Order: sequence, then C-alpha cells, then structure tokens
Amino acid sequence: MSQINYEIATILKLNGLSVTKQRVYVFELLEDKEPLTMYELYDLAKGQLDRASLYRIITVFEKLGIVQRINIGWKYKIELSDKFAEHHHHLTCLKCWKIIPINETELETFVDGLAVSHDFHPTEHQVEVQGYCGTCEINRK
Amino acid sequence: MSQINYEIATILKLNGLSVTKQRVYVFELLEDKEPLTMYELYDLAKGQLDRASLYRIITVFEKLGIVQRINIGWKYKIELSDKFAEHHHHLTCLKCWKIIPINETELETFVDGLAVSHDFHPTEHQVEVQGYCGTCEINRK
DNA sequence: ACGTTATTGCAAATCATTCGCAAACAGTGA
DNA sequence: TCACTGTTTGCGAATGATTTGCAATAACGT
Repeated sequence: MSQINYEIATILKLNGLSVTKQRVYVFELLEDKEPLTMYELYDLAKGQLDRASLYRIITVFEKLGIVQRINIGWKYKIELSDKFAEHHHHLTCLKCWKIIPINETELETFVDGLAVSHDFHPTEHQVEVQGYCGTCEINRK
Repeated sequence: MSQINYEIATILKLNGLSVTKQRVYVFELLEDKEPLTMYELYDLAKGQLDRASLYRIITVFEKLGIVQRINIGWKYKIELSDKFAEHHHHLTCLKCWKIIPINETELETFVDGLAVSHDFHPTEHQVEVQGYCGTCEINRK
C-alpha cells in the first residue's frame, strides 16, 4: 500500500471507520486529477463500484474534509481538499471547459478580511470564475 | 401596473418575448426577497404556476440577465440580478442560515485582475463565504 | 478463524429538471 | 373588438441525480 493510501487509511481509522477497498479506490481516482463530476467519477470507476456507494463514500469523505465540492456555474465537481492538493479556486473556460486551478493566498486574505468587516466568522469560501481561456478567447465570436 | 412591472415588461418586449402574467408574477415573487431555491419559489407560487413553467421562466430570466443563480454550498438559489438589486455575493451563516449580501467593487476588481494574470477573460464569477454570523458565533460550541 | 458490526450492491424510491404536445394566451392588423 | 398567428402554458410522462431499505459481504478485534 502506497504512502498516500496509508494516509487515507490513517484518516479513516482515526475516525473509527473501516478501510475498504472501495474507499481507497475512490481516493486514488481523485489523486492528481482535475475536479470531477459525480458522473465522471462513476464512469471512471466503471464496474468497480455501485453508484449508491460512490455517493455514500463522497459524503463520508466530505465530512472528514478529504474532498470538497466546488461550484461550476450551478453544477458541482469533486476534488481532493487542500490537505491533498494545492489549490481550491478555479477559472473555468466556458468554451473548452478547461479548468485552471489558482492558489492565491492573497485572495484568501482578502476574502477573510471582507467577512470580518461584516462581523462574520468564515469557515469556508468558494471563489469561482467563468469566462474564456486565452486560446478560446481568440476564436470567440 | 407598477414601475417595476413596467420594467420587466419592457425587458421582455425589447427581446421580442411575450409579457405573460406568469412571468410578471415570478418577477414579483423575487422582488425584495433574499435568494430562493426553486423549491421555495414554487412553494411561494403554490397553485399559481406549473413547475415546468417556473423552470422555463427562470431559464429565460437568466438568459436575459434578470436573475442569477448563486451557490450555497453545492445547492443554488435564485435572486434578481444586479440591475434590480444591489449585490451579488453573500456570507451565509451555517447556524441560522441568514444570508448577508455584500457588494464590494474592490473584490470584483481583485477577481478580474486575478483572472487576467492567468491569461483568462472572465465573464462571470461567484464569491460565496460560509461561516457564522456575529450572533451565532457567540453561542457556538 | 470466528463473531460482531460496518459497508456494499442491488432494486426501488424520491427529488429535481426537462420534454412533447394539445389547449390557452398575447401580440398584431383589420 | 375580432380573427389570425406564433408563443407560452399546463399537464403528464420522461429523464437524470441522489437517497433509502435491506440482505449479502467484507473489515475489525479477539
């Protein structure tokens, strides 16, 4: 079992949950990937996993802070959370649907400051931007 | 017909669309309200409107820029867009579910600059923050 | 390896959203 | 105002996404 699998196994155990092959498998599917929809995730896992189980696993992972849901327009995708990946904001191209991850500490600071100035104590935030990437902008009507 | 209804009627006409009582009604439901889910909207309109029509109307309104969808976690709510209301970002309290609207030009500028520095041409963006409002923070365990 | 408990797969249920089509309505010109 | 034409609505059914109940199976501790 790899270093990373050891990591997920540890988190599960620390929370009194079983280390099943399905949970480890879903974790591995998400590693080093751009964010995925539930459909894409199920499709990737084709035959390895039931849909209901996938939803249950994602729910558990979310509660444990292993994954996070990010909003793309009014849909969402799943990605490993900051503990396992470097970013959590995105620029989504509306033409080629490429996702450009951004990791801007400055932005975090800005958002937190904004919240505090409204007497608000933030625990999470999402910053998502849609538009056209450099390539697609050129060919845009 | 009120000033506001005149406004929605004008927008519809300018786009070659009919001014139906359902469209005006949905617009009125959204006025001076905090953002609503589709379910809440349908519930408010109970009996006045078919579900399919509500979805169709919201789709039209969105294309015309009359309403926008905002993300709350991985769900979404509908609100009148900036032309009819002052804000389009929100702080959502995870305890009392109050929504605090914010209107920060500075933030917009910041986000746009961020996109440009990644060779990206933004057309839309969402900034949503969740946490605890001043009141709920006090009683938080 | 054994028994207990958590987790999975399957099928069906529920909830959200969309579609096809006939009936009703809005806009236009006489 | 009336008839005409194209839109829009309501209804019912279809599709898609997510959840649930339950029996079978796999993990955990001893």
